[in-house]
Amino acid sequence: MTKEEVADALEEIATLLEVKGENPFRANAYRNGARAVLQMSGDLGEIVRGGKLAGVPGIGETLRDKITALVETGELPFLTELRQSIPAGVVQMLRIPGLGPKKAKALQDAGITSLEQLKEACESGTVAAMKGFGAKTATKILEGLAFLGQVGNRVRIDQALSVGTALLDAVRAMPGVVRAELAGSLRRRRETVGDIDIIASSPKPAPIMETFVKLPNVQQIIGKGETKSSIVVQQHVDGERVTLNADLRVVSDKEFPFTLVYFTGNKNLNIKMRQRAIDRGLRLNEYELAGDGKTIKCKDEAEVFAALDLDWIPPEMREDTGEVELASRTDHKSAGRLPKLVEVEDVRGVFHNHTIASDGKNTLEEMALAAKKLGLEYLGIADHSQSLNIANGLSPQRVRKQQQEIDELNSRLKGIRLLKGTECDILEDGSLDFSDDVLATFDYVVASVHTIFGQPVDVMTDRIVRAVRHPKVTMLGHATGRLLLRRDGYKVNLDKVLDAAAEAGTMVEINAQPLRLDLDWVYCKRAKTLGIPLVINPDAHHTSELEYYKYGVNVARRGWLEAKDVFNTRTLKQVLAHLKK
DNA sequence: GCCGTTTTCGGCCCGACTGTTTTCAGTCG
Repeated sequence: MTKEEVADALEEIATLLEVKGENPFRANAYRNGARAVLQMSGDLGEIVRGGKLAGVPGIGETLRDKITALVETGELPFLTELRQSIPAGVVQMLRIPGLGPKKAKALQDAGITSLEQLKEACESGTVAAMKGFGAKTATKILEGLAFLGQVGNRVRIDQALSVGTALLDAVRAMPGVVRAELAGSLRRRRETVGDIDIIASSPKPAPIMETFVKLPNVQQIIGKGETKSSIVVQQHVDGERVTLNADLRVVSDKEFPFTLVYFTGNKNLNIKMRQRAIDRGLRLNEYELAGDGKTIKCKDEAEVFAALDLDWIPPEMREDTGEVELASRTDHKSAGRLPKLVEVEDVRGVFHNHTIASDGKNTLEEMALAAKKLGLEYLGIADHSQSLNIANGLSPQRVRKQQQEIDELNSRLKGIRLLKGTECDILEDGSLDFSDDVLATFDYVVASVHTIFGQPVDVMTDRIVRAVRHPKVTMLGHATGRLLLRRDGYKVNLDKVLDAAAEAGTMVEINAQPLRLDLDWVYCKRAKTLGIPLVINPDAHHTSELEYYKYGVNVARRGWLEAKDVFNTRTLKQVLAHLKK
């Protein structure tokens, strides 16, 4: 079983325990365990066999045994029994806003065990008559059932950022608003987000609440209080309809830095921050840092962190995966140990892009000019290779022709240099789609899997490892082939792939297409520790997609990467020198 | 279920909002 599958199983146990009404801390322990597994570095099978699970924080004896069973046998009787005791319909109910484990259990106890039965029971008045429920709850459940599949689903970062930024601009333009920022997973730039969080400061919150719930794209008002309002907002982004929840909290300007800190970090980080406050005889909440009758004034986030003897942690890192320990000035008596994260401006060029020669929409020259306009020094062209007919892959003859065109353009264009690459298919057995002498004509080779996704994990892993070890391969393209919210990637043991890449000196791409964002940030951290250079590639099929590399920078930052860890922050001269080797 | 220089038992972050309630439980973040 892969890390992801083990983590899913532990998550499911947590959910089922909650619905059963078990001790919530017990359920939470499984949830923490799931997180811990996802963030382990190295091959899970090896960790288990080497007895290394024991030292992992959050994993005690029980979880160690359960994880071991999952890894070794692929199943867990404990989970199977839990599943049998709770109908799938009851678990599905948790996706309805406002319906949590307690109410789901009450419904199950009342014999309501499917979404269909729930709808009937709401309409017939059965639910409204139940203890702890009422007419409004029944109505909300019906609304929730109708919205299921729309609201509550996660949304890609590019779409959520578009909607969120529009809302943020609207809030900032409201009279009386002093400061306003995005918070939550959107500010942390997670690959997908569940809702939009906005924090604003103002001496008079009430009129802002009023205006917020009446903004043009508001489809539904979920709640409106004195300082917090919640809406469902719908907006078209690039022709696609995007629906998601948005929360606005308004506090005084004095409170703003504390609120922003609180609503940006993930849950575990907040717990850790509060614990730090407690250790210093203080109390931290979303409004203040206080204790002993005094309050500590902070004008921005950095001062809040400083008051807890911490360096300011960039939002993308606030996932509680060791950043607090690095930021601590007390534990290590030295500041400035956090990585200096790579920035969009550091990127000087990109390597994986397509033209009309294969399945792109623009010509070489159009792509080159667009790249120049973005301020890039070099643009690598990597059209598909010969066997990928569906994407009009290039034959060796067409490759030669394209390379001549590139030479011609390079002699003519100023301020941008085109590089000759290929996105060469990794064939079924791990061999490459071009012969070595054709491969030798390129400046670099991106190797990617595009076919036969259904191979067993060991076969796929061996296939990719073989390609990664090929001396002509410069970098591995989209590592798992995932499409966010649409399709899981193919099954592959990425830890083994990364080990092979480190050994062979092959780079690994961070595919910056917002639909892919693959390599996942968790594996970026591991790649960095293995010393593997990462490459942020937009995989652009259109001039407008070149700028996607900014989403790749987000992933890199979440993966703690600095400019020196990212190959395409190097100058053209450095890149050419490296590729010649 | 995890964890420990106050602890091997008894805690585990905490506040806003809603709806169902006469003072609070559940949900959410």
